[in-house]
Amino acid sequence: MASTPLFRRIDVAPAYQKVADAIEREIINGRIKPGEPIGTEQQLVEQFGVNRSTVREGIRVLEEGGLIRRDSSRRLQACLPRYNKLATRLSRALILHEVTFRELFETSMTLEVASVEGAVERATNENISELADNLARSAEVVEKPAALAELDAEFHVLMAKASQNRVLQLAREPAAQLFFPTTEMIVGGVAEGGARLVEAHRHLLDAIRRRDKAAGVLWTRRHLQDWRRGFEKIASLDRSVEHTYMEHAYAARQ
Amino acid sequence: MASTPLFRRIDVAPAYQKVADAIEREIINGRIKPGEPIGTEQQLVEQFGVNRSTVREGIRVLEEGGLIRRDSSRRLQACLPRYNKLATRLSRALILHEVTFRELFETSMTLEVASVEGAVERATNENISELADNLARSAEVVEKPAALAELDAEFHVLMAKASQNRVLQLAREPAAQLFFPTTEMIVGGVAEGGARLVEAHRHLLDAIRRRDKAAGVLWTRRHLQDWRRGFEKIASLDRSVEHTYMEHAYAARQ
DNA sequence: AATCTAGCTTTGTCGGACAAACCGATAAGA
DNA sequence: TCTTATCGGTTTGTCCGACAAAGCTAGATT
Repeated sequence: MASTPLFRRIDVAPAYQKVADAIEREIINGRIKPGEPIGTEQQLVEQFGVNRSTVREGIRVLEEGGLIRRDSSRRLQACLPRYNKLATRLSRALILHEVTFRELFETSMTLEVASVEGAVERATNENISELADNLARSAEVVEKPAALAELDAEFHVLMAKASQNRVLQLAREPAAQLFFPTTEMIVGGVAEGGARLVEAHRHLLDAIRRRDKAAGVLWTRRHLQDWRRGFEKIASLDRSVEHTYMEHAYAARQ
Repeated sequence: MASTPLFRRIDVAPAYQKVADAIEREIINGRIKPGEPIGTEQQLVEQFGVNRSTVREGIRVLEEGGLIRRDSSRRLQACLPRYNKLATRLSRALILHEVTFRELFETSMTLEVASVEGAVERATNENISELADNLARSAEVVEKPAALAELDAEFHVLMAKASQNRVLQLAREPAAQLFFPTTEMIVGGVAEGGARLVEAHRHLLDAIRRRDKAAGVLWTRRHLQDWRRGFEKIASLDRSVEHTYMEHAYAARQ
């Protein structure tokens, strides 16, 4: 057993980290609200009593974490971390861990089903009209794999949004970012692929309109199974989401 | 339609960002493998032809992103981003977006069910013995809410691990980090709360052993419904995961 | 051979400097 | 009068040089 400690553990965190932590605390605690300015670098230098280089290193940490950003004039302000940016990091992590498409597929199935269930229960009229708008645009590009794939990804984002569950929105994002870019390859490689995709979306939207959960789940399953069948024609589910594919998705995002 | 551009979009990214991007590319592409050294700051200064301050800012970006870390002697090396670290960031984002416990509960229900289904299908003997070990330790501290809550969180992490699905492991982590800290409050506030929790874990482990998916799902549902009932005794599901709670969870993690 | 010590390296921090971009306000032009 | 040009004053991005502390290395000592 440890004897009662005589001294507190002394803090050896480097200064830039302390700067970052201090600012982070203020934002997390709500003392600095999203959108409010943090102050100039010079002001931070004076407040913390450290060098500007040190302040700048701390700022980089927070900037990368999405807690602060620079507005149009490059001044610092607090902000709400965007799911999307963080999800990109996570997707990258998944790549490096060499996850397989099977893992991606299984998890996406779970999350998309949950997503549609939520949407059926709680979609607002605005959500529905966004989905309808997406569907209309999809129907127009049914023969263009690249455009259709992009709209497909958007459709599923909109459905997650319609679920009114932000935790779910966040949870599905990393997998979706890796999952949906393959849609283009699949739609392009399967006869009637585009038509089947739009058809599935149409039934999904219909299910949401009619508040028919069973139909929503059914068509989500079919939709993803279609993806899976298409995918297995061009690659193995058990291959890892490779670096090569990563480069592809990566270049497209830039 | 846009006319064919005469000039390429000129690159205005600041130097530290380019440094970060360049190193990131090497890691993502696998030219630098996790564990391999990046080189000293001085070497990077020479290679990139920029000042050390600039290099250091770039390094901070990557460090925060989890792509590089400093080993025991503070030398830079590439590394696999830890889910846990990234998930912490996501949890923080969820807090700032003021998500409610209802959203957290709903999503966790989905993910934990998926998790147990995977575990029933694919748990290895090692997974099972880890779970058994956790269960044994839990039984010993059934009357100590803090210790039991920690073991509960670990149990669910182990179950996700047993699912052999790393995407799922990652997806459930952010919600779990916010969800499970409340267990302590709940177990402490409900008579027989600890006993019910251990009982549920026992049935879950048993279901995994017998490869009985229905039982696994059933007991996961019961387990989480227990949490929900306990939670509703002390707070409303529709209140946001507040800053005050955040501070609590935050302080405990440090 | 094991240990100690001195020197070299590397990181974390500091101070100061300067060009470029940005802001605000004033002056010049239609 | 409304727009445009100009001109300081700020602020950021980058650079240079410096130094203490901690780690590493290799020779010196026991």
